[in-house]
Amino acid sequence: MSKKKDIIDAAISLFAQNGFAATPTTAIAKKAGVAQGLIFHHFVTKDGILAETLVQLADKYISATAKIIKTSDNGLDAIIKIVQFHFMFESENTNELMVLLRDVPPVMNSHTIATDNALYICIDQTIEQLIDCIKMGQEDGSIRKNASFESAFIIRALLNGLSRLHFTMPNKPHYRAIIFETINFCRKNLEA
Amino acid sequence: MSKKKDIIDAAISLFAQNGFAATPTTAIAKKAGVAQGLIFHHFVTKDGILAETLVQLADKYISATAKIIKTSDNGLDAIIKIVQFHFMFESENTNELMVLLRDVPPVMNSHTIATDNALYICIDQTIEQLIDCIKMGQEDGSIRKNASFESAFIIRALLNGLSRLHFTMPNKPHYRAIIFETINFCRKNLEA
Amino acid sequence: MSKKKDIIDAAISLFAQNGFAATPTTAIAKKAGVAQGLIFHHFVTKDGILAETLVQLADKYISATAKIIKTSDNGLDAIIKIVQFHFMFESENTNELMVLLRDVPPVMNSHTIATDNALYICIDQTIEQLIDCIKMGQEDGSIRKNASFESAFIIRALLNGLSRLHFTMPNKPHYRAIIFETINFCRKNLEA
Amino acid sequence: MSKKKDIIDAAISLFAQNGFAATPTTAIAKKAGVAQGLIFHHFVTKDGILAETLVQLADKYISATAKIIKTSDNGLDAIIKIVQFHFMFESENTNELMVLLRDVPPVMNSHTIATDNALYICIDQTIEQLIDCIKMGQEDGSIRKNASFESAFIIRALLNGLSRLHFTMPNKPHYRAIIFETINFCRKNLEA
DNA sequence: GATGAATGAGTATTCATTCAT
DNA sequence: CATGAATGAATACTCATTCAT
Repeated sequence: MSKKKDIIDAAISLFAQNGFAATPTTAIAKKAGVAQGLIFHHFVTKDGILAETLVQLADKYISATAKIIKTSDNGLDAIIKIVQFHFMFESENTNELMVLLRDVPPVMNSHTIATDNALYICIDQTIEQLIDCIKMGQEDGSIRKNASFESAFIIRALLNGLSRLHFTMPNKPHYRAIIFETINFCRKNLEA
Repeated sequence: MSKKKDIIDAAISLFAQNGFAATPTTAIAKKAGVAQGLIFHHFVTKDGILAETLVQLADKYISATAKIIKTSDNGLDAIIKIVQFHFMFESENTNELMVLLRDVPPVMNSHTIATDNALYICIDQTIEQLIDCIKMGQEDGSIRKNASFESAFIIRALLNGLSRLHFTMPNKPHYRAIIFETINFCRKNLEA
Repeated sequence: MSKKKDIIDAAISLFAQNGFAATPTTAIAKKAGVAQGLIFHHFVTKDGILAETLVQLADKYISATAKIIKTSDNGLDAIIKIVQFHFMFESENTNELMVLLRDVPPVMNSHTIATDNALYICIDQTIEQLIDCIKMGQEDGSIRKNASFESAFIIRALLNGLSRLHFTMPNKPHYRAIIFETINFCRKNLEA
Repeated sequence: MSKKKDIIDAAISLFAQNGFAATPTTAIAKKAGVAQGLIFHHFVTKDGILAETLVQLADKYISATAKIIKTSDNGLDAIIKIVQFHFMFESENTNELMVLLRDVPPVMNSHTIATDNALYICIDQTIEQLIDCIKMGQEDGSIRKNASFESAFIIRALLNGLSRLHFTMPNKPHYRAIIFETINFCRKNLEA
């Protein structure tokens, strides 16, 4: 199990640095200190490495946010905590998330059905979760009645877009201020 | 000039469908109905096709938004018009924008200096433009005084994120409603 | 001993279907329901599986024809019984014979000395046996005096060629009629 | 066109020596004095080399035998001339025929549909031609009335089997005598 | 401008075989 | 006897790029 882990670690780090397409499996094997053949013994294809890692990553994200929702005081509180969690998750899984947002293409095509499907379902789920939060908030009075479910889509797009832009210009913005503003942004738009 | 145009059209359409890395120049030549060699006669490298198209695209975007800013009544008005323009631009340049948001990697690395630099400067510029709008708005009273410049970063991230998510799930959301909500979103956060 | 048998059965069936070269040992192990390593524990090399099976097969064939010769009334009778036996053998060992006729290359080369030598000796022996029959027949008066020993070569070629063609077009010819004709063919050419 | 020819020549000679599976495309390129990529530029796959060569070979064979049939005095004469032609063809196309009889597997499988189909149709055609000859001979009185069409299948099997056995033991038999005997063989079985 | 043959480095993947357990 | 992780050499095929015509 240890060598399989080594391969994943090496792969993610290289994918994050150079991109999936520009990372040969030889480089992964070398960095992981294993024979190239072992990669295919464990993952069958190069895509397989991505698949396994990213699906795990997505599961981690979703189960965490699901937990947040359960333990939050009300709908608005849940959304704000999810936003905060997103930034924490980004800082703790920078490489993995960079790979996810860069290398999983935004349009599904034939080759990559298995992996992508799993991931797209995850994205769907994160949106569904936000919709649930809005419903909750409208029932418990923390979110205003006329807040639309499209807000869920908007918040998801905002979080993804921010992470992507952050990778693009890592040292540009005062990221702490941005986190703060993002929360304000959500609150102003949803608060009852 | 006609054949060069054919190449660009074929390339963009294939890049949008399958991604830049997964599109061989043979496929482009075939779809464009020209010999493979002609591509390199016109663009020198494969990257050259991307570069030429996307830099043009970015220029078109920025000069349009610059014009909007000049002709707007006030800062808030400018921002809202820019947002509206973004969605119109997206629908009129779907393929090109898909390529831009998918294939221009969010982190610069050695290979892609020339192209990317130009494009990153563009992204910077769009953010600068939004910052200018906020300043304007604060002076002309349309935007509240304590609105931070980070809002510019947030709006940019939101627009990019929305377009990317839209490509991912093209038939999912009521996109008209989302456009409407997005404008509200901006207005609520900036309005004086 | 049971697992070794499972491996041989799986291998022969796969070799017959897809050819020796196109059958990986992983596939054999999977079909046999054993670990890949066990194959090499029992047979040392992949060739070893072929060798063991086919040498057994050839021995079975030759000892059977040798017995036929001993118990036949005369030389011509022996040849006709050998021909009949060949077709019976073919129907009872279809897969094995298909492998023999497909995958044992008709020209010896360095790699395959051990296996092939054994098999080529077998082919030689079957020809020698037919020559013996012709000699016998000429002595006992069942075969005409001027029948040449080349007939032995021809009969061997015919039997091999028929089996190979039969595999190629399994449902094409009225094979019963062909068996009948083949016997006639031999009889007409040898009969005193 | 010259380099394409070089590739075919190199390939056939290596296939004949070592077999299709044991001949890497690098070796072909080296022997042909071209870049490896050129092979795939011209033939798309390694199989493609076989396909193109062997289909040409089969066409050559069939059109020659078709011509023989047209210009023969009668049915029996045609068959005997076809048999003679086969041996001449074998000696002039030893390498190619060795590849055909060794490397085109006797059972069709999924991978090789295109090539094989074309070749199996050719084998069919050679049998059909022999059947036509038998019909002709029965009409013109050169072949006996009760000669069955299965004889065509038998003659085809015999010729293929002889060539294959000849490759296996090239210096063994007195091949001239065998040719002579084979013709006798056919004559005795068909003659009116 | 236009063609397409030719190049050659790069790369995912296969697979027989070994070996520690 | 039995497993399956691990190896590493081999190999078909891809593809951007060059260049003679």
